[in-house]
Amino acid sequence: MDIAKQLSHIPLFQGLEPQYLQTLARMAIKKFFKRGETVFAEGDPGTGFHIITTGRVKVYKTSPDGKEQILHIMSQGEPFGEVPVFTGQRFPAYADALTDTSTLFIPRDDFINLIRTEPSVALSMLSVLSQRLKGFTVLIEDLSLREVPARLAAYLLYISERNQGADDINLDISKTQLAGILGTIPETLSRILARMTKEEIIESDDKRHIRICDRTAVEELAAGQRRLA
Amino acid sequence: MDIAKQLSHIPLFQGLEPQYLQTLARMAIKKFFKRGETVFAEGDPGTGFHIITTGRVKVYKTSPDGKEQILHIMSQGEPFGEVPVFTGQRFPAYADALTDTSTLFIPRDDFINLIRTEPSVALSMLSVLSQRLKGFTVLIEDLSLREVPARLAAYLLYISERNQGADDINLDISKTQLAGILGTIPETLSRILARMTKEEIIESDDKRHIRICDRTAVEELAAGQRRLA
DNA sequence: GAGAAACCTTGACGCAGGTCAAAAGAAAGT
DNA sequence: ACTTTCTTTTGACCTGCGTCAAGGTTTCTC
Repeated sequence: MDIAKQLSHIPLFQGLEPQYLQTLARMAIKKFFKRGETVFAEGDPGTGFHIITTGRVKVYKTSPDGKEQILHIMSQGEPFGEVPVFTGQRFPAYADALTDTSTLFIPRDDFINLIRTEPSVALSMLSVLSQRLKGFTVLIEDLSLREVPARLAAYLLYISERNQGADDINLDISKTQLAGILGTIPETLSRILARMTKEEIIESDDKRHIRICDRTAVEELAAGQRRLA
Repeated sequence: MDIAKQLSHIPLFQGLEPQYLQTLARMAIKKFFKRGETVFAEGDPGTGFHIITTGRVKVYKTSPDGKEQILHIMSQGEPFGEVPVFTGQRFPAYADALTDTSTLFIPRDDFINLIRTEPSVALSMLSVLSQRLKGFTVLIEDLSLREVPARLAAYLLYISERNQGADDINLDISKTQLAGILGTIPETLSRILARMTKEEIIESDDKRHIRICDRTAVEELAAGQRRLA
């Protein structure tokens, strides 16, 4: 398939002139990672960044004893691993393929040259990094200032909103991974889901399906105005 | 004082041609904030960003019940509040002046125009935001995966390194603020300092002075290889 | 399709660290 | 200088959530 065509659908390169898409397409290198494979490890030198064409990737940190905190789960069209491109340092986190994943790898030096000639790419990238900073401030707030039930409630509302406010939520990740996103462990998540079910705030019959029964209660939980019994 | 001259000392604008420094100087607006005054609040619209000329500013999040998590403490020469410039959204956090503070305020639209014509500014800003993302990954790791003694030990080593590895550390913030940076509360910080003193890892006679007595122990604490009794 | 591996749930238990209270010392404002 | 406000410390207490263990279920893998 035509790489330039693929690139034209990436939000990061929206509105880029066709000639520059061709330039990008020439510098891009197709890569493939099997489910579970490492894309990069913390401390690796960063010689460029990836854009996902198919599949999903988790970006995460680990503690010495194996607990992990997920920073992002990246899907089709999203770039990741850009930080070392601009700091000139090493990757600050790990990235593993969650499913079989294809990426386009954009080498650092080529990309920086593109930015020098095409400021719209720079502005797009500044927007991407700023969005990500904003996302991190929310995660930091969650970890530092809110309890797990509030984080879970906020996450449910976020997913619901992404689906036009539907009450039925289909997780596209395992509950173990959801625990990793929320900064907790599967046991704790399981217990909190059980408590929310008992209080008839949600239903969670199926494996990866959760239904919001009492949206007001979920909103109050997320806002910290309500606590589970 | 000449604004262009001030700007030329800011890392963000290193290497910028004098003509563009003049352009920046013309767009910059001098602002002043008294100690304790709010620079911006979470949710305010972001029409530009600040660069500190004198003083110090804390950027932080709060919980409904008043606990706060400090994201950054910014000093002379550092820019802050850039995120809404590139996302077009609102400020994701609060910023208060810790001391009487002067800033140069750079309006959003002017700055974006500058970036369009001067890619080196874009690259500098990308570098700043990437550094900040990296800093946030460390904070997230700390909050999620490490305990307070480890975070404190890492902070002490960080300050020591910034002072050419000196064992004597002079905090330029209060211990209450240090607790806010570490994601804990003053009582907990006080107790941990007392335990570290009892184990002769540090001395903390004076108010804002801490001396590292056993650097190896501090390093092991920071690495999670050692625990306080 | 059988065995292995990963996922999910529930129970008992422990502890890091937060809450509340109180008191002494330092700093800021008038 | 005097008052008010903020900072720091210490003690008693409590709780959210992580650890360990163990069982059942689903999902890969060959």
